[in-house]
Amino acid sequence: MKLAMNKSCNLFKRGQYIFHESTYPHGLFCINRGKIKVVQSGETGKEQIIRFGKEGDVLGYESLLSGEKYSCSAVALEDSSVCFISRSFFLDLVAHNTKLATQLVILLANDLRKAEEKLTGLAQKTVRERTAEAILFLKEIFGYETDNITININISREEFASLIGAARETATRLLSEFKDDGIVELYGKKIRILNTHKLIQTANVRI
Amino acid sequence: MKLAMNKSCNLFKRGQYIFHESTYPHGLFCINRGKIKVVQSGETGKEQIIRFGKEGDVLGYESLLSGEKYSCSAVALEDSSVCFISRSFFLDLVAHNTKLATQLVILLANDLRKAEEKLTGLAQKTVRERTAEAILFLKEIFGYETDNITININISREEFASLIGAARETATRLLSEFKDDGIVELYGKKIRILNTHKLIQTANVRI
DNA sequence: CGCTACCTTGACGCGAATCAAGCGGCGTGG
DNA sequence: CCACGCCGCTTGATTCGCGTCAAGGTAGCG
Repeated sequence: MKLAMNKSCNLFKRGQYIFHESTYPHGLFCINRGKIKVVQSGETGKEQIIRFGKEGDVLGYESLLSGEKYSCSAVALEDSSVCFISRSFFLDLVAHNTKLATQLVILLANDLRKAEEKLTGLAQKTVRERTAEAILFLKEIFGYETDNITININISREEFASLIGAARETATRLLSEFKDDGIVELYGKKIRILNTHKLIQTANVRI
Repeated sequence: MKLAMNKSCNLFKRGQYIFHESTYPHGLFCINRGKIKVVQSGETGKEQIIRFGKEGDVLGYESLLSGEKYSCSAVALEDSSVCFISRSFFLDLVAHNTKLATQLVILLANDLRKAEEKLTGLAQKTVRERTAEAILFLKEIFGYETDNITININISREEFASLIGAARETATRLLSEFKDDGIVELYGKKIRILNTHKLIQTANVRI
């Protein structure tokens, strides 16, 4: 396959940047192994988590396709192996492969829908609701470890806070409230879900 | 042109729905004349404004392309004329027209970027900052009337509040604060910008 | 072993939501 | 043509969620 000749794999350690906001894309990235976060920094420099990526996910296609600078940065959440596919090769591929183009469109349309839903949630839900929602979201994305209750992701309080759009202290507080209520267990950077039902309830219901 | 045979125009009065959230799309809509808002309702039924549309804008392509239900509704902000293009015709067109497909991708990628930026702003900015930002945004989208200061849109306080993600009362208060500060003038549902510079300042700076 | 980075917990204050009351414009009907 | 009622807006009072500040605590790492 031609792809093999046009890709190159790189290792990124936790915290390393795969690409940087407001630089121009030269190609796109495919996560071979590992987990990453896509973040955007606000005017004050505080970072907001936009999306996560895991094995098999592709990064940076939106900016590559629109020809703009990256609006986000991608950072490795754990040591990861990421392939790079050059811009020209990819665009060539898209131009000659209608099916691929269609899939890209679907990908983008879904991303957009998710972003819009997140927007509505952020505007209308309380931090408590968003916290519950975020835990369920993490489970959805990363799944469980072999014990079937521990979410398969290491996430710092800082990161969790930036996911739900809240201050770090608030994230800490709410997570330990959830712990006190027997909804979750906390093991350092791991979260174990004890009561999914209650979590769903907390995420949706208002008052 | 074939298009003429496959489109039909309809008139919508202010407040009328062009399409409804969680129904399936049968085609897409092109705004001939008028203005619309794209809204999403949260769990509690409170509506969140996702986007605006004006003459020449196309609506509903994201759901049509991804094949999902509409995640939003579109509502006429003023009496509008909207064309309908059938699903099959459009998909056919896209399949045989690479340039169109490319443009769609760019459109989607840009929408996505905007949504992500809005997300970060919503999470990190105060309501005051978002209010200023929203006024500038409205100016950007709808432009001025012939007097060169009045933004060319009728928007209720309720709608403005749902644009900035705040309560109606808060929107009222902030707008009249801005009026007291000589930044804007308010004429019913119209906003006149008196001091763009101060508006930009209020939108960005924190502390 | 101590340093640093990150987390936890409490106290406090502010910003914004909610509640409540009154206003004003507008359409309707008498 | 005016009175009435409705709807959306304004403004004030009150409440409360959450951010910020501050003071330790803990764990990982050189």
